[in-house]
Amino acid sequence: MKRPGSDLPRDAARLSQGDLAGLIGYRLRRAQQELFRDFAASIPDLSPGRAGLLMLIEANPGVTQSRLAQAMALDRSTMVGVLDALESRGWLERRKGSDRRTNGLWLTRAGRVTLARVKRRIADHEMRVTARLSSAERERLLVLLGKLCPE
Amino acid sequence: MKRPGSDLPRDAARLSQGDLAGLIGYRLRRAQQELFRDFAASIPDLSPGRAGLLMLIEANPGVTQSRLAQAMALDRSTMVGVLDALESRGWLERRKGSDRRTNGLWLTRAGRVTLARVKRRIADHEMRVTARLSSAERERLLVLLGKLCPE
DNA sequence: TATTGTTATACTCTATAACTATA
DNA sequence: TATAGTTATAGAGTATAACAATA
Repeated sequence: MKRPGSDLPRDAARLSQGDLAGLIGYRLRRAQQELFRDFAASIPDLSPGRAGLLMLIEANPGVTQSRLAQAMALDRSTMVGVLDALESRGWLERRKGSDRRTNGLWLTRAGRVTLARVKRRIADHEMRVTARLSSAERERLLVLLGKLCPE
Repeated sequence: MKRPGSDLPRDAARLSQGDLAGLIGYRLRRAQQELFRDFAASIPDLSPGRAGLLMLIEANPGVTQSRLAQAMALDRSTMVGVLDALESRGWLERRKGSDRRTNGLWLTRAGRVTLARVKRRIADHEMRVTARLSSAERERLLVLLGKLCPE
């Protein structure tokens, strides 16, 4: 994705932020917007959410769709299409569980290979977007964000 | 918006987070997801982005659409529909500028009244979602997020 | 009865490309 | 030529409601 507004003149005076600057919600949204753009530009294979899903399946082989949905705070109907896409790319497979209502999820060999590569790129991406933070600040930010959204 | 997965059993063991827990990008996305849900539930009139737009116009009366788009890191074509919606609700008006290519944006009386109410609700929302943070931590988080996404 | 996965459907937010009026 | 606003179109990500199979 191109950076929006990159075709606009850059000389205009800065807008006043008004009451916006002091809002955590605003800063959070803008920061996430920035990170998302950098992620998309450097890891075109996969969105942040999809990559997270693969990591979660890797860490919890055999997890069911509903449990995964719950862990990612998504509806289980949303999960179906997402998993369809990852499965059709050959990165994961569904296997019927002993409770025959459920599907267990496993990464395929190709999925593990792809994920390993993606993880290296994510590490680069993280370093790039947090370049203005010291490593102590980075740690601190992680803790504060964790407090904002427990679990 | 309902909290997704709220109809799922809550007793299952917690999933391992794997490598996810250490990623700023992941924490940021999840935190923003949480905040967005609380915002939507407590301020149904307006999305966070729309509310931010009104605040920016309030702080910069007469701003043009393109400058506003640039300040919010949105494409100017995206701005058109958003402003159409806010204008049709009677909260802002476009006035032709002296450069007749441009529209200047102003809040209407109704827009100012609505925004004042919305701002009070946003203040409540911010307090609620940052309830687990001390005021020093809240300040610190604001600074760190600002470093992540300068301007 | 309750849960899992699924389908059909719709909504929000956003972008790209091409157009027009103006500068 | 370049910029501002606009339109048509498309894509990603998400939700709700209803359904069949299974527990």
